[in-house]
Amino acid sequence: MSDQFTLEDVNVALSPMERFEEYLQSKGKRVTQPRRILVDHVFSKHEHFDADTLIDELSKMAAGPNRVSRPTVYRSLTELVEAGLLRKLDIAGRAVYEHDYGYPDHDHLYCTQCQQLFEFHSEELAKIRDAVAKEQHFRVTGHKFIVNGVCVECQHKARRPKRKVDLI
Amino acid sequence: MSDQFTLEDVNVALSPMERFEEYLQSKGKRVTQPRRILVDHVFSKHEHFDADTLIDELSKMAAGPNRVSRPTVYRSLTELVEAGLLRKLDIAGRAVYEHDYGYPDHDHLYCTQCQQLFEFHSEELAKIRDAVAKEQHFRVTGHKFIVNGVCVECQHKARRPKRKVDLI
DNA sequence: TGTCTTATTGAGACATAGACTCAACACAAA
DNA sequence: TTTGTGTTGAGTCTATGTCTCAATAAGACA
Ligand SMILES: [Mn+2]
Ligand SMILES: [Mn+2]
Ligand SMILES: [Zn+2]
Ligand SMILES: [Zn+2]
Repeated sequence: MSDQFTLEDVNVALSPMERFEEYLQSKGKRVTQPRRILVDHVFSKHEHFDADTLIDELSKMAAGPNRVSRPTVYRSLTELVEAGLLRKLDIAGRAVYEHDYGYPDHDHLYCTQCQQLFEFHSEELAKIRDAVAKEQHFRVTGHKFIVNGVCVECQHKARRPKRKVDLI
Repeated sequence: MSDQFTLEDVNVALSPMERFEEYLQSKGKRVTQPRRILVDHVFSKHEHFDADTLIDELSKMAAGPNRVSRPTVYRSLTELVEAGLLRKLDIAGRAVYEHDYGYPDHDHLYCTQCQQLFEFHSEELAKIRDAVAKEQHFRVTGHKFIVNGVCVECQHKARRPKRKVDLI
């Protein structure tokens, strides 16, 4: 190991699977086939997803013996959040997951028309959060911030001239 | 009507029930007994509550013919949010409601130990929100901001010296 | 490499919040 | 009053997630 890296750099350099194995071992848990399949799949692409979609994708990825069951998907998602690999959001009452490990801090704009999520980062937000918390002697562990509204694209759609059929 | 009040002042002076009647009429809906009972009850005290609690309270308030059914409670809560009388929060995946009409804007600190909500207001928060939205040409209709952590009281509880039984 | 302990798994039942269906009912306009 | 239609409550249904438990498979150790 070169001494030009700090311990933190090394930790970030771990793959999600390696990082998860570290977590599992620290908890006396086992590195199993279903957990490996699931983590590989989840970290094969960066996007927001829900449990149901993941269950579908995994079940059509491998039928029979190598498939990952519904309970295992739910159990693993919880573990991955605990391990700090995934972040769980609540969008309009639904649970949505996304990469946390190795992905920059951010919050979301949620378009209530097309249901798309748009990411942004604000240093000031955390400052306000911490200032308010300090005032109330509240120890912060995190936050959920979602801005609701209508995205550019959907605004343009709405502005289109109405067709005859719409005017009846 | 004295001319020292603006139209807005007059609107705010409407009782929640009056405001709701206005909304119902504007939508061609009817002012019914169940809706009246529910609104009266909800606005009899200011607190955060969920659908289930409301269903319980209403059912033990009046049994038999004057009781409000579960579907009607859910339907009315949705209407009251639409009418701008109530605000719906998502706390740890659960739907929580609170007064919006006539109550000052605020956001929440959520203690993950005792599940209590603490209110605060920040002008700057809205500014950041609007600045970010403007950058992405996003039309804001609202936001959800919840700061998670541990309240003062629960911090003190945790700091108590451990009892013998805890050290075994 | 085989043995053994124990965490994990998948099938399927269960739980919970909330939405839907529909016939009886009650507003409110005429 | 009468009448048209929005509303209601009982019951059913759906979505999302959890629990139970017998069979299985990690992985520690010999
Ligand atoms: Mn994101
Ligand atoms: Mn509040
Ligand atoms: Zn959109
Ligand atoms: Zn607390």
